[in-house]
Amino acid sequence: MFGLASRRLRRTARLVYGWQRLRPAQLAAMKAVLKGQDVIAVMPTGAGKSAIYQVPGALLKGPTVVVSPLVALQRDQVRGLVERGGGRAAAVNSVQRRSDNELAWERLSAGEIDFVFLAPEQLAKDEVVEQLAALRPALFVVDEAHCVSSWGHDFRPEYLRLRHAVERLGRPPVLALTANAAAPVRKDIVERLGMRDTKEIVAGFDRPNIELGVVAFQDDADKRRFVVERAAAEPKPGIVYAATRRDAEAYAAELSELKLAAAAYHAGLRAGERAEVHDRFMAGELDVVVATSAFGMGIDKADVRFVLHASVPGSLDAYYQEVGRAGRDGAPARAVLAYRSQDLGLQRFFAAGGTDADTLAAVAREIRGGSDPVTAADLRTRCELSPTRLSAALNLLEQTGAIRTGPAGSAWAEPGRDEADTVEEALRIAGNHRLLERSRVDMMRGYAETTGCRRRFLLGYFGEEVGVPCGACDACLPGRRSGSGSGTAAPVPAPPAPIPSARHPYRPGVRVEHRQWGEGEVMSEDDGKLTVLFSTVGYRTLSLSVVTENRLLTPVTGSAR
DNA sequence: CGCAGGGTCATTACTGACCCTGCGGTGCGGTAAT
Repeated sequence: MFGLASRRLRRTARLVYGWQRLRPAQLAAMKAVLKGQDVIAVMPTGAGKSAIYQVPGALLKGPTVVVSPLVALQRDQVRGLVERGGGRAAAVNSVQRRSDNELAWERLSAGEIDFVFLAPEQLAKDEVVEQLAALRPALFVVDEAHCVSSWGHDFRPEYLRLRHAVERLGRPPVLALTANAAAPVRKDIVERLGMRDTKEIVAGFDRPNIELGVVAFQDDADKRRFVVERAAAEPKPGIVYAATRRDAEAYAAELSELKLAAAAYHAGLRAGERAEVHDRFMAGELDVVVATSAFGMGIDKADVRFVLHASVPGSLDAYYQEVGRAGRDGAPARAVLAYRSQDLGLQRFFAAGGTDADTLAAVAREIRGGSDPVTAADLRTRCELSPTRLSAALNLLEQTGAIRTGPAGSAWAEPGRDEADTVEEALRIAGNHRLLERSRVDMMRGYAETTGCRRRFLLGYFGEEVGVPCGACDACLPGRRSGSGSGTAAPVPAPPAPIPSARHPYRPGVRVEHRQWGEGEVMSEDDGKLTVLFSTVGYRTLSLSVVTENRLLTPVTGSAR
């Protein structure tokens, strides 16, 4: 038995794509896919994630459906397959010409296409799912699967409805791919996609050539000055991440005044401007792009020398994803976070989700009002909500099971359910989600404020242990922990006396129980502080000495990873 | 949650101090107006 599947996969990789070697993690994931297992694979960019579906997809009978979040990304993915895999790929979306979509369907029916790329919104349409179902897809891939968790809950709710599409397609094996997902995100992805007996493959997260550092500030003006000076001083090219469109514009203008080739990038720009900035950056014509989180997915530029955060992002998942765009060529690169604790406020606001009791009650009432389904447009005008806020509210109500949604965002109520109960249940779901999001912001704060090794903290968050000193962060390199250079660095509290790790049982991966918060898993130990991920309340950081003295955590036996 | 911008007030001549309000990120798809 051993080796037959591996030989077929290697042979296909060589003959179809010209790849001479497959990495062990790639091969393990491919074999599971070929066997029909559900798989979630978490690997850094550049480790060959796409190959995991491309190779088995060429062997399986029936097309592979690939859910891809951005139309621009779909275009690149199709082009890549056409160049290497012989043209057996196409996309279906609203941007390309209708005739191109029709041609894609024809070629799919004729068996000329192995891979079809779609956004989740396409799979919310009945006719699309029906056409796909008739083709009996052999594999269902969700690329950039962290989007399920980060966007599905409010911004792009169709991500949470993909599981229905999977069912209607005859439940082909599901493969979720991402470069970036800590434990709760992986769990969310598996649950939301309805994956079963899922094989989890997590390859190494560490990017040792990226030096990690944080510079803390009290004063906003000091921080801004530092960001500009640092962006100007670092080797080019680089990316500066700002929290708002306005800041992105302001920093780009300041850098341009210093005669740097700098440009802003955010979703408020016209499509043409965005494409131009993107292309100029890729072509090496720009020193610095100052961007919001809109810039990144699908950007695979090898020689980015620095990523500088002018403001903290909302989670370490997001932070590491953005940082990971530096140094893909393996040469030294730098990740610097300009940190002000006040900046966390904006991220807390985003984490809150903005769905309050009044909004939920208003939407629920409007849906109850008519016996026929209500359209999204009607709901929006009657409740005076933006499309994003309406879909967030609808998503929560739908999760209670008392409200259903259908094609084009129409909604109706299940009979016999109490409206007040429905709203209350939706609020409970929102509350749990908010708690988890808040705890992720807290973890970001933990990283920014730790006095220990940054790399150890960061990788511990993703469930990976690192030897200390790592040799490439501001805690492990002498003279790197610099403050702001103008005497305004935030005071750092003295760490408690460390307890030798041999003297306590709370190693990363150990499952523990807390009287109030229930079961959890130790994620990392840093600076005399334990970080535990509880399934009910999210991340919590506890003092190791307090934990040992008061016996706050009971190890659950026989549970080490 | 924190910040910016606009208004008001008190006090005393130009300027703070204060409060209130609004705003902040990510993209698909289809429709309406040129």
